[in-house]
Amino acid sequence: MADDLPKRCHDCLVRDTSLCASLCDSELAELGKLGRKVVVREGTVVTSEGDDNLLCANIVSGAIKLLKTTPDGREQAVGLLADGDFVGQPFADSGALTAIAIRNTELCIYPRSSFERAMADRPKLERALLERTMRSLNEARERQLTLARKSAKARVAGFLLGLMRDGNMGSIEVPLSRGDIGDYLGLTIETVSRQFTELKAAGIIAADRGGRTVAIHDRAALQSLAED
Amino acid sequence: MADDLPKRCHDCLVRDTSLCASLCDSELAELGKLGRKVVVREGTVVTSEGDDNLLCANIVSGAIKLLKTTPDGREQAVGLLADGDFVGQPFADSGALTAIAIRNTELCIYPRSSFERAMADRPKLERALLERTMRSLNEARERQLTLARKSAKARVAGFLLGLMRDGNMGSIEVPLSRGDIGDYLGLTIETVSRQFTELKAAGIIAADRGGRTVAIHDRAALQSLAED
DNA sequence: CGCTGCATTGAGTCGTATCAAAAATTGTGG
DNA sequence: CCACAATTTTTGATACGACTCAATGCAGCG
Repeated sequence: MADDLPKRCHDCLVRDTSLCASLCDSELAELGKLGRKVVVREGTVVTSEGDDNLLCANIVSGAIKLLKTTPDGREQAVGLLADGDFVGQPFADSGALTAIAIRNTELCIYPRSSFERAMADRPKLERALLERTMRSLNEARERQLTLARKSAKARVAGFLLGLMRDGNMGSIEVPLSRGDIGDYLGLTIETVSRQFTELKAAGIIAADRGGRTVAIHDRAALQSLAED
Repeated sequence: MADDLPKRCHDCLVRDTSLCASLCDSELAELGKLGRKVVVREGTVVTSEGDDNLLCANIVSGAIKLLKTTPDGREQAVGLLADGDFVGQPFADSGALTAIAIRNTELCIYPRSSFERAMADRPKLERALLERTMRSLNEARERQLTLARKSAKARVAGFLLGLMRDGNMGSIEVPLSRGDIGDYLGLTIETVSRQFTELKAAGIIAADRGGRTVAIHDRAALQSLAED
């Protein structure tokens, strides 16, 4: 381990899952000097659609939703980010989104200009960002299919299955309000709620605490519902 | 100009708009050796969802639609590509899509492995791909908003405006069938047709030749419709 | 001329949005 | 710990937009 590796990097929870995983300790030491840790409270608007697309940060812990807004004010979440994900678009000149923390979130923020320089010097870093960007693109395309073609029930079922991939166990914490889920799935609060109710009635899930804790009873049924 | 620059590169229509624009002549000479031109007929399936994600190519002329398919067979176009665009995802291991030529199309195809090697050697090429990928991501997110929240009329209006950006003039050729437009906008053929009819009735556009040639009479009206 | 494929038009249905109200949950101050 | 306010979720009634199914119109072509 490099002597000058900042402590916050060495102990970092996402040392091996974030973009930083592409760097060895000595490279990380240099990048580490550029970044600073920032903690934002749930609900904080981290950056906004009108802004200059300057944000570059790793999410150390927490979660962030990316939003687009129609001229008349309706919102659509176009992505959800969690631990280890990168926020921002170095080298892009447009396409800024609104980013809002949906939990208390710890960010490791870099000034865009110095982050761009760091990438130019370190091909592995740039490669890692390219691969991440492609994954995001594939997710965004998958979501086009969902938003354009799938029924409300299929969207909710797919959403729950997506949560199980990480949170896991038969029981999962839903980290979003009904409203946030609606934004993400392109549905209204009421429709999301009704789908939860119907899934409960069918014995496929059980829920309590205002529907924030969900137990999956019949995963196979969810799978098949998610396809319609 | 480098002596060994292949003629097909020097004369290439997209020398300055494709990924190749990031390369100088001597670099292009090397990359050029790896590629080969292929002409495919309209309707050709260039690559398919099940395949191995090996395709890497520049579109020299023509147009390609990228499709995803639901388990029960419905299609959703997740992107349209035109002259100068790049098809494929070097360094990505999943996320393959179906790509179908919607006109006779000329491709400059590279083997994925050698294209990856070329990118590793040439930072400018990799940077150019990163920037393109980010643009695609931004488009995909914009489309999420459209598909999730906008009315049929707004989608069709927005689609026509998008065509004007490139094809231009008051009059534009619609390069897609009603069915293809429906796939792209997440609508049925009938709904697309009805929207065209209503736009004609309102005097905002005029169309003939089975609706394949469209004249925009009131661009401002289209703009405002595209926002609902 | 009669195919064949695509676009248009029409009638009816279904799913989700909308509007409105009740119920459950969370948070706050006494 | 309880009472009360604020927020979120659930439930209900209704409306509307897009889909579905079906028929007709129109062009290109053998």
